[in-house]
Order: sequence, then structure tokens, then C-alpha cells
Amino acid sequence: MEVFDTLLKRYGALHWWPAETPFEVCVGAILTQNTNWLNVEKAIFNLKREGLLSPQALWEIDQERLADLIRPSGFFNVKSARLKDFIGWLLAGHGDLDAMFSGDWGALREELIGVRGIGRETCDSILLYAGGKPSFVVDAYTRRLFSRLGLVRESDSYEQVRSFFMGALPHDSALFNEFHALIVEHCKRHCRTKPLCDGCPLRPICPYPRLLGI
DNA sequence: GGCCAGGACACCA
DNA sequence: TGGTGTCATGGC
Repeated sequence: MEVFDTLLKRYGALHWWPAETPFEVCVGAILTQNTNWLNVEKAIFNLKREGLLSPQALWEIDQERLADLIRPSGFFNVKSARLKDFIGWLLAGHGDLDAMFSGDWGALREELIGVRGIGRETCDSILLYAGGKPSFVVDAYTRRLFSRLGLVRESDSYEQVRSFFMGALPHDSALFNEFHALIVEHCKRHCRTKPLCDGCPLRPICPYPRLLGI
């Protein structure tokens, strides 16, 4: 895909997700919901410092203490409950992440989406970046960039946008991993709420600057 | 000091 | 099914 090649050429391979273990990916995916990643890093640092970055450890501490440790990531009361719900479901239903990822991931996706606090984006992030499954992740950046490119509609549902990518690309987890990372990296630099189109590598194929008259 | 960030969910019509 | 309010911190 032309967009992927252009972004890869500009930014290079990014090798996401920025985490040391699959479980850290899961925690980060929940903590980053509608939150700047820098704030998530502070929260994860707190958990690591306390030696709590494992399912068992997080399951055993009380929720108030967990909320206090993840405070920098915002929505800390909501997110502490979501982490507890996810870990409770994981331990009771699968035992550990290896077991969770061992079966059919299509069924796992439906199961994960059913967990309170795990929506479609968080679910796909976990599948792709923690489990290495070829499930394309659609986030606010993806929707913004590709609607500005005229390839999807801003009003399209999550599944509609995801289907666009799943239908247009080979189901390759390494490709999906890199593509989503490149989209995020690109949008942080150029495709923000207030667009920064100067120097944008996609400018030659993007109709958006013309719509803005810039 | 306002805007924004790698969502999800409850509630309502 | 679609729109709206809520949850909250911290960088710029």
C-alpha cells in the first residue's frame, strides 16, 4: 500500500509496542485509553518500581492502591477497575496469557470484547501487540488520517474501518504492527486535530490541504 | 489557561 | 444506532 511504503520510508521501522512483555502491552493498552502515552509511561513506571507488573501481583493488591499508582494515566478509578476485571477474567478463564493466545484468535477476539473495559481497539491492540495475531488496530489517528485521505469515512464504524484494512492488506502481523505504529508516529507529527501539513510526506496524495486552502 | 491525548460505557431517545 | 455525558492527569 502506497501509504505504508511512504510512511516506512520517512520514519523507518518502529518495532512496536513500547513494552518489555506481553502483559505490559495489555496493561498499557488499557491505560492509554484516551490518554497521552507519556502519562501512561509514568503509571507503568510506578507499577514496575513496586514490582507489580504481573497478573498475580496486580490481582492481589487492592484496587485503591492500584488506582493511586496509575494516577498519572488519568481516569484512574475507571482504569483500576478495568485492569482488575481483565486480570480476573484472564486468571479465571485462561490462567495466563500464553494459554489465552493458544486457541483460535477470532473466538478470543469476541471473548475479549465482552470483557468490561476492553473495547474493540484495546482488544485488537492486545491481539496484535501482545499476541502477535494479525488483527488490524483502528484508533483515532487511523480514522483521522484515512478519512482525510478520502479512503474511509469519518462516520464509519470501527468494524467498517478495520474491514477496509483487513480486506486491502495481507494478513501479516508484522505488517499490521508496523503500519499502525507508523500511523501513530505520523499523526503525532502531522495529522493532529489542527493539521500540520508542512513537510508531510503524504501531502502529494492527500486532498486535505486543498480542502483547507493551504 | 485552554486544548488535547493511541476509549469505553451507561444512559437516553 | 446514534448522540451525549462521564471519567482525570499532565504536556504543550
